[in-house]
Amino acid sequence: MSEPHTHPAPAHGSAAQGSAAAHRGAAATTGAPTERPSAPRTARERARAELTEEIVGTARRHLDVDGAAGLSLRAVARDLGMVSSAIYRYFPSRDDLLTRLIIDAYNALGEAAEEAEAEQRRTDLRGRWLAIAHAAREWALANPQQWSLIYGSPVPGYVAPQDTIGPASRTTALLVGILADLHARGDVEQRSVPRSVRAALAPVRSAIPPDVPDDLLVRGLMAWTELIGTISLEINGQFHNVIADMPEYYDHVMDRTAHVLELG
Amino acid sequence: MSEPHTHPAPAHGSAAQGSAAAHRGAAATTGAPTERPSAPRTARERARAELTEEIVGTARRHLDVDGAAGLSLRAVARDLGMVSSAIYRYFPSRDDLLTRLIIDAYNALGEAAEEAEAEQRRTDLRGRWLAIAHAAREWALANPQQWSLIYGSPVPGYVAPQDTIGPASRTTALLVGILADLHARGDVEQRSVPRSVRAALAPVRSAIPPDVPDDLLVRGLMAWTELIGTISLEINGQFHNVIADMPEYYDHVMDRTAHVLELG
DNA sequence: TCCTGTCAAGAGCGGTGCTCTCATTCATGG
DNA sequence: CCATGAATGAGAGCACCGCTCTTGACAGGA
Repeated sequence: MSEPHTHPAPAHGSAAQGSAAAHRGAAATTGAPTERPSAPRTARERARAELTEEIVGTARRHLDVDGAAGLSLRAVARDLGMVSSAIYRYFPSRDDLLTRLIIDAYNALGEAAEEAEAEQRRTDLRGRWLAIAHAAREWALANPQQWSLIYGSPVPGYVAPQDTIGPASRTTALLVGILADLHARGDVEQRSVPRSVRAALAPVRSAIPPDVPDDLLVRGLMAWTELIGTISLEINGQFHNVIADMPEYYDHVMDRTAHVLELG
Repeated sequence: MSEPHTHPAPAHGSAAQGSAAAHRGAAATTGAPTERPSAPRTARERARAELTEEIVGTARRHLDVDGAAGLSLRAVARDLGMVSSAIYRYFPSRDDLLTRLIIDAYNALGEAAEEAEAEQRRTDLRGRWLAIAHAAREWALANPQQWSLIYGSPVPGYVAPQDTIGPASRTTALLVGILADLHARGDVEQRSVPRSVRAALAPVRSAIPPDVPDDLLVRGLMAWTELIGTISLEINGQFHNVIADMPEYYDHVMDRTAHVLELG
């Protein structure tokens, strides 16, 4: 028997299905209305949408506990009272489920950063940067496995599809906004950048306001790297026996980074 | 004959065993003399030491191809012409084999950095820093999976034993040396550091020369984070469609970092 | 020569992702 | 209103995985 965890009682597939359906229905009443552009019309389509969300939710719960490598379709199916092969009706493969989780993680981080940044005065560039930095670290500490999913070593054998690049750039777009405002303010000291480096920046150039100077762009990339690196090293435990009070250290580092960016 | 492989099994088994034994012997002749404190006396002990090294070598080859999560004891055993359970005579578990690979990776990176740094004039602090930075990136690009093993997201369920902290600090010790020399030179501008941050640095304080000032220590940590972060983001593919010429960008960033460290 | 400890092999357990078949359920078109 | 075809879940099965336990062959020391 390949599914040893299903009902030992005879001929109760329908009963198990019933209880699973009931649970599904209960979750549906509390579930948020899905903001799909076209609302599902038939009951079948509604059930499908709900079950899909439930699979994702259960998978995310497993991810948070066991990490990406420990995410098991069978375990998710077991939690939902169904059989592993049924999951494949909703996600063609484990990787597709993972893709969905990655997109959700990017969006959750992006949303947290956006909300924190929106609370700052537009003219307070330093405040906006520190708000993003704070929000990122707090989200990462609250969801370390999801952080590792998007900024940690990639899952072996998994290749990120194009769908992820949109949500992925949501957070960095905030930083680009700060850089643009900073440049618009006009009082930024500029160092020249070698032509070879300028050429190396060509891809990112095409994605940001063209008047942001090279030197500022490099400093922004370095600041972003420092942010990602500090959070990742903390989450990976590399600061054990190095830094006692990470919040203090992180605040200080991000403050210095703001200074390097000449955010005031 | 010292080979315990005279198995009266079907032809394919003994054939595979024979080739494996031959390969083992060849590896022994080219293998470096193990710097074990007590050389293996009996043939049995010698065979055990050689087979252990061969397991590690095969495992590292698999690691380089498939990543840590894809490292399979069964596949390693298959390559060596033995059965999976036999591996457990040499490593109590997969995690212990992984620990060995982690230690080796730290040592390999440390050695590469040490050699590169040793080639620089002692007074050329900037050159020493850039040499380390270069060696680290080159080693990482040549051994991306091993880099991810030590600086990427930790393998889930795996807890690093104490044996790893020694080799892990090998590379950072070089950086600490530069900071100490820089401070000894005396012409470093110092910003004050808040007392709370000073307290946060207590653990690392106890591991470095006591006269290195707090501000310099923070800058060193930030520089190290920038290095790890830049390399990791590159290896994880996060600079795709962002930076076209990574060597140019990396050189520039490390140069700016050297400037922040006031290495000249 | 016998004894003892080491070794590889093999079977087996519980787990994984994934595929295929089959029966059922359900929306819909005639 | 009912038949048809698509959607769906269950179940069996394949080839893997880490790990455990037992068994028989072997080497080295007494």
